[in-house]
Amino acid sequence: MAAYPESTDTTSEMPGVLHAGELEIRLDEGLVLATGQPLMLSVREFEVLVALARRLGAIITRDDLYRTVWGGEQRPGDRSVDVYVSKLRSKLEEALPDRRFIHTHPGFGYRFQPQLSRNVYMEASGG
Amino acid sequence: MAAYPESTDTTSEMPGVLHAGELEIRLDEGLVLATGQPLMLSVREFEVLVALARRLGAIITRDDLYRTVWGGEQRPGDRSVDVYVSKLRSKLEEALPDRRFIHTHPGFGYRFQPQLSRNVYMEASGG
DNA sequence: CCGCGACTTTCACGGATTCTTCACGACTAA
DNA sequence: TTAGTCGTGAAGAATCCGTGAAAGTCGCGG
Repeated sequence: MAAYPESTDTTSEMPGVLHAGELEIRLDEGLVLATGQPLMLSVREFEVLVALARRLGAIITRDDLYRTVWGGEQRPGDRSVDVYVSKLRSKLEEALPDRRFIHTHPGFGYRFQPQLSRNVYMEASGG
Repeated sequence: MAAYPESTDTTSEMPGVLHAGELEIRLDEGLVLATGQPLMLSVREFEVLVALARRLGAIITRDDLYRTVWGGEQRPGDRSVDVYVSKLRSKLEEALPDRRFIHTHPGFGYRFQPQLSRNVYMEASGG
């Protein structure tokens, strides 16, 4: 059985809206609200965000992300995913400076999960 | 009743997830959770952890570990396994200070098994 | 047709992270 | 002591990743 609802199983319910922290993602409208404020995202940016947010807490490889958003196989050396993750981060951070949403796992991929930015905490040097 | 399922069934089938104490190892994603909190492991660190956790309770030689993770035969004097076990221990202890997972059997190899740390009871006072 | 603007894709550079190996000291056994 | 094992900090090389900017695509109004 699938561990995550990656396919569109809409038998029980179709959540037209995803929530993650202060983010509200309205799938049908292509609209993202950050604490009520609408974000200006391009189509690709929105699709990347949705692909990430649909699998909250999981690591998603670049290949997987590419297949989901662009379709087809990623050519070696293609950096499209990285570029759009960067754009997305930029806009998310502008809207919610003390949250981090997209985490990089070097060698594996990206993980979407709302977290307080680390500068909120005072961690000692030993930690 | 046991507090945690200490044993991991590695014989019946290929599970997507291994459990060991408070650790959850998601094989497909390359993600490890410690009490739900994601660990940031490098690719090698993750592979070493998986190789150990798949054989919970057993002593695994360095040669065996090297073959499983690096492939091929270990050259004499190679310390890669030790180095990565050390890194892994460091990150596991940071996440779960009260647990010890990787035990050294001098002359034989390493054994992976979640155990309560003993230094919880003897921290400052020598005993 | 032409230029413009928004968006997408590709390129390139530099910084960050990881991997491998070495070196030194602690520890153990004979 | 002497030899072997093990833990781990550190250095250099290799790889991965962030991102500004150039180049390409598309639709629209004049």
